[in-house]
Amino acid sequence: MRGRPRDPRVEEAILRATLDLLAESGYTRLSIEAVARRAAVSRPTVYLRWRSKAHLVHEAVFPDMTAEELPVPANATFAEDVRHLVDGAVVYLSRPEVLAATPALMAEFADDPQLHRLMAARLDDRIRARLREHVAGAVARGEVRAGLDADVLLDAITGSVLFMLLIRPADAHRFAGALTDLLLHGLLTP
Amino acid sequence: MRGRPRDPRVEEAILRATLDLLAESGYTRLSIEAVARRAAVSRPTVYLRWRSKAHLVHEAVFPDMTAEELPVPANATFAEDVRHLVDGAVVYLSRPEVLAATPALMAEFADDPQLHRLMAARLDDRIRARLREHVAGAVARGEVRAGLDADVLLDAITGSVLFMLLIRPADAHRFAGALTDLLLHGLLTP
Amino acid sequence: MRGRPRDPRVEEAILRATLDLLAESGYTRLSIEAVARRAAVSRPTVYLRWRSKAHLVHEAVFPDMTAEELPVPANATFAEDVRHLVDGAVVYLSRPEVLAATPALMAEFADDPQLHRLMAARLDDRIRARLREHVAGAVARGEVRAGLDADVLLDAITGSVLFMLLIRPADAHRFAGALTDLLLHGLLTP
Amino acid sequence: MRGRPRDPRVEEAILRATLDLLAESGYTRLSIEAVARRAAVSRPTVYLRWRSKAHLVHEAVFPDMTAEELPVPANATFAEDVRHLVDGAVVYLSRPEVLAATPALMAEFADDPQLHRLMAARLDDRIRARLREHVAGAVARGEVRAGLDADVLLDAITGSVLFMLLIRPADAHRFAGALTDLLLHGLLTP
DNA sequence: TTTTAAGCGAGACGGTACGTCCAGTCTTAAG
DNA sequence: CTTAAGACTGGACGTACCGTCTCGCTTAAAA
Repeated sequence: MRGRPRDPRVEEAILRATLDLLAESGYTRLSIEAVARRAAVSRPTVYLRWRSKAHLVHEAVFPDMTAEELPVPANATFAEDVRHLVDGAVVYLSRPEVLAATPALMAEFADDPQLHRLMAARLDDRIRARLREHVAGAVARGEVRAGLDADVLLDAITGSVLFMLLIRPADAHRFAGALTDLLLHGLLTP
Repeated sequence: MRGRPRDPRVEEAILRATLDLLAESGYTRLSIEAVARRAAVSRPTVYLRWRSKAHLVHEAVFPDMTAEELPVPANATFAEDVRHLVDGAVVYLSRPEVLAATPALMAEFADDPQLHRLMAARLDDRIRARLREHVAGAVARGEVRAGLDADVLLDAITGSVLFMLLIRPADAHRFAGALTDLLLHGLLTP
Repeated sequence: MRGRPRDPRVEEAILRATLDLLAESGYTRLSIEAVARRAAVSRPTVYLRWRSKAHLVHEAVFPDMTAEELPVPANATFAEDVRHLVDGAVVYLSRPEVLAATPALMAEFADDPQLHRLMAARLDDRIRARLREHVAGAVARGEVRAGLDADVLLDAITGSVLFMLLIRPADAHRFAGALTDLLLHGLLTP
Repeated sequence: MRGRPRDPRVEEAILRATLDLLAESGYTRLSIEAVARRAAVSRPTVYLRWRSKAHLVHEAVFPDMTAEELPVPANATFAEDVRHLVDGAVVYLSRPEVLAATPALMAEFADDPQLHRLMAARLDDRIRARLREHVAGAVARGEVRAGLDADVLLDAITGSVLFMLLIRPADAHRFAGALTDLLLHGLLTP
């Protein structure tokens, strides 16, 4: 490690400012200029760490956590697990910074394949991998229909909740239960 | 109607340019400046018709169609209908302009409640209303579990497909079938 | 002529601010940023008219005058004319804006051939052309040695005065007389 | 003398890089950053030796030579000496680094009085002092008009040549002779 | 020999300015 | 009397350098 080491307080202050501004003003109105100002840091210092607003926001909203992440609680039954997953998705995605950042970052994918890869990989490593194992266990125990694709389940949970929160947030409180039932039992009469 | 009449070709050219640029460069890189340039029109001419980039894109990507829209085909069984809905969502949301515009417009909701209302209403009037009737019929015929919320179903289909297309488009071809099965039968073993 | 016409007060204010800042802070410390601020104008508005700091300063310090320029006064004798030319050069080049701008613009020639051509041409059209005629007349009258090159004379006057003002301005008040004598009679004993 | 001694190759490399970049790109485009890069040296190392770009360039272009400098050749007649001085000025000031640096350094005088003093003193000690003696001798011998100011003569030579080289270098080859004649004999008919 | 002061490279950092792009609003002439 | 084009303010972009700083490592004279 050569050269003057980075001051960790700088990084903290920038990420903190990013989250605050995201929650206050949304993604579009967030500017690197404003983040730097709020963090009492110069603009070039921000660019020293993140190549763009999108990367900065990604880091702030989806930090590269290790194992202490929320993931896949182990309850008595897989049905309970699904219920917890859906509830967790609603809670997490409802946070103003997260709700503001997620669709915006996805909109940037077209312009920034690197961001796409980074975000997909982070989700994959953290969440999908565990859910796959979890589903495999439940299938082995006979709880879950063989052939269930864990990735499809995750997309169904995350995508449905996100879309609902964005397009008709008034229904958020009733949504989790209904979605859970749909995913567990399907819509056809038995 | 006094004064010089609007040239209808101007409107066409602007919307055409918007769709082209969306598909080519994505939402972020699309600017009203660039649209005006491509449409061989001045910037104020665009502002005369649409209040912002978001409204312009909304008009271009989700035009205010009447009844000739794709929605809710009536097949022999409701299961068939669901399958068609999912397939249709994949096809429609895969179009580059649509895929680029949708998350971006959703990201603008925070800054522009009017846009939010407009987009939600358009979806509601066109699609949700019909799906509600359709579900009611299927429930009455005993095909579908009583208590199924048509809005939840729609969010589940649209949200899941959109999320999948954005985050891991490589799986698009296998997704529709798996999602349809999950929605029809649920994930638990019968 | 379509569109909104340029506001002439904008041009005035920018040139005025440029001259003021030149005199106050010199060329290096002058920034387009500061000029815009002082002129109460936005930076892009400055760039709308001049491509660089050098071109702006050139316009401000050496405006494209027509005939009302100082040039080549017609006195009783050519010797008197030379004396006036030297005095005029001292007075003009002593002005802080001019003294600050001239060497700086010349230093930019290496980077900006267009500026070089512009500045040379402006000097040529305004001053050199007239001095050539004037010298020709004096030669015809027998006042001046045949073969005197008017351009060399101009360079000798301007260059000597400028160099002196820059390198040892303390001598400015004694310089004009000494230089005039040297140019008129030469340094050799008769 | 404690501590690690300075590596003399570092100084050399920096000055070499400075001269090269001056000749290639001119003074404005020269940056300490670029010099350091070219000399394979870190930026702080440059600042360890010179306070600014101007001082660095001054050192590179006008090094503090002692007696082996070009000045004031002693020929048979003073007229010959003048001719040599003018020719020497043309040759020296034509070198690209010198021609690029000279006006730029003069432009910095306004911001940096120390640089002004340094440069004036170096010229004074090296050249003016000798020329004064030389002129005194020629006056004593009766070759040169009494009252000739050696400093004015030096300014006339240096300033005229420099101005000509900067503003209309195309005439460089014809200039020396014409200027010499003018300085020796004056412009009036005898 | 072991200090120990300086040289040096690398990089971080707060600044300032750059030149550009775009957003919106205005002013004017054309239709 | 609206449409349409250019001028204009203003904000932000991403980059280049500046000059200073903190490190860690190297070098060689002094202790």
